[in-house]
Amino acid sequence: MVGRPRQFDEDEVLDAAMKAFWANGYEATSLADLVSVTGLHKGSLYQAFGDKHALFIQTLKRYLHNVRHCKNQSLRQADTPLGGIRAVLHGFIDMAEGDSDCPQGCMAVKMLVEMAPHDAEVQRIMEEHKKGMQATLQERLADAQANGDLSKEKSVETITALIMIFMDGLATQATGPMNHEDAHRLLEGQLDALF
Amino acid sequence: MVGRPRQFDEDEVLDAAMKAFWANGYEATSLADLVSVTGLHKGSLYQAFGDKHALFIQTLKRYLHNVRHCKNQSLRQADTPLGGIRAVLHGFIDMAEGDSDCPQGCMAVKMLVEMAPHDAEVQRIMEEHKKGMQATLQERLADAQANGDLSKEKSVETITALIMIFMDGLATQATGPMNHEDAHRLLEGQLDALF
DNA sequence: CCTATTTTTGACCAATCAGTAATAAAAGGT
DNA sequence: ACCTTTTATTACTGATTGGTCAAAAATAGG
Repeated sequence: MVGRPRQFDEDEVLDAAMKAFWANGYEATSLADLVSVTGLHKGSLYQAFGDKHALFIQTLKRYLHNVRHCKNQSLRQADTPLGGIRAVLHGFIDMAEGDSDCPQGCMAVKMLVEMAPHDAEVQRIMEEHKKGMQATLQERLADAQANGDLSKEKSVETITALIMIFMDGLATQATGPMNHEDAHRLLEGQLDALF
Repeated sequence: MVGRPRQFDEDEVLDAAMKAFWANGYEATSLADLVSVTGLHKGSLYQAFGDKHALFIQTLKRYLHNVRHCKNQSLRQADTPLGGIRAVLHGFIDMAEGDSDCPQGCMAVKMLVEMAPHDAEVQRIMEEHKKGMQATLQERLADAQANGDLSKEKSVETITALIMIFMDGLATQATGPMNHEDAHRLLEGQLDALF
């Protein structure tokens, strides 16, 4: 590679920008904010990532990739297919906490609400992500049916659709303060009824 | 009343501003947009409604009031308490349509996601609205128990919490395109299981 | 050591942002 | 008719917006 080397780590910068968009939304995050949280100068940001919207798209894809990776890990580490799905759902409740390096709530839901309605690219990305999650859920439910954990009478498509709605509901409520203990208990009861 | 009379209808102006915030979000709606959709001049807007944030709060309260009124009507017009709840839930699916004078999705959910996390007043208003809806649901469920339509074994609090999550999930998905027929059928099945 | 290539930096830009002040117009009360 | 009060309108702010450009700095290859 020829030329002056980068003085920053691309992933760290994307992480910082991601958290800013995640915490404050797209419109409410100014270039000045991005410059502040990344430590880069304006020109460097544009040279390396393109304009504000292009940078945002990269952070959104990064977030979705992280989520997919994290949720797949939950599914794999579980003892049973249904146990994996339970773990994934419970994870959505924990998003309400808001770590030091993890803003409160789900960035995907925030951007689905703020941007997807009037941004075709975001809409496409979110739709693709949704399709992927649905497919993964259906695979696991089919595994559970083969396994004997889930009755073959039940409709995999219906259960998947219900889980997706439940996930969106949990993620939406996780934007605000919530009683974790109650939520976990509630979820467990609902899953018992569902499977 | 002394002085020059207003040349505009306060409710019409609030409606126009509400739809703008509803469709585009708070940050993405500029004063120029508000001037455009209301037909008023900047100065008149400030004199009559205060600054952008104050105007927004008024439109949000107006929206919530409309929703409450509309949903209460659904509850009253239904033959049974549970029928009323069913009607209310089905109404959330219809929000995905996006009328000519009714932007797509639920303004309350949009603002809960965009503003509540960093706006104490919005947070308070949304919390109050949530409490009101919970109380109404619990009343109706208690009616259904007295009525014999709902087993007294069931926990009214649990069902209410589940319905609230389901409502948020439906409203979130209603920000984008969705298959109404499937959604209505899905909801009906879920409610059959719940009651 | 020199040149080509890339990144960094800071100055700069037009446009838009929310918000204000001053003036003009229109009514009611007397 | 006249004064007070309220609203309408215009012009104007300073600050911030996203975005650009050119020069400086730093490296690799020849």
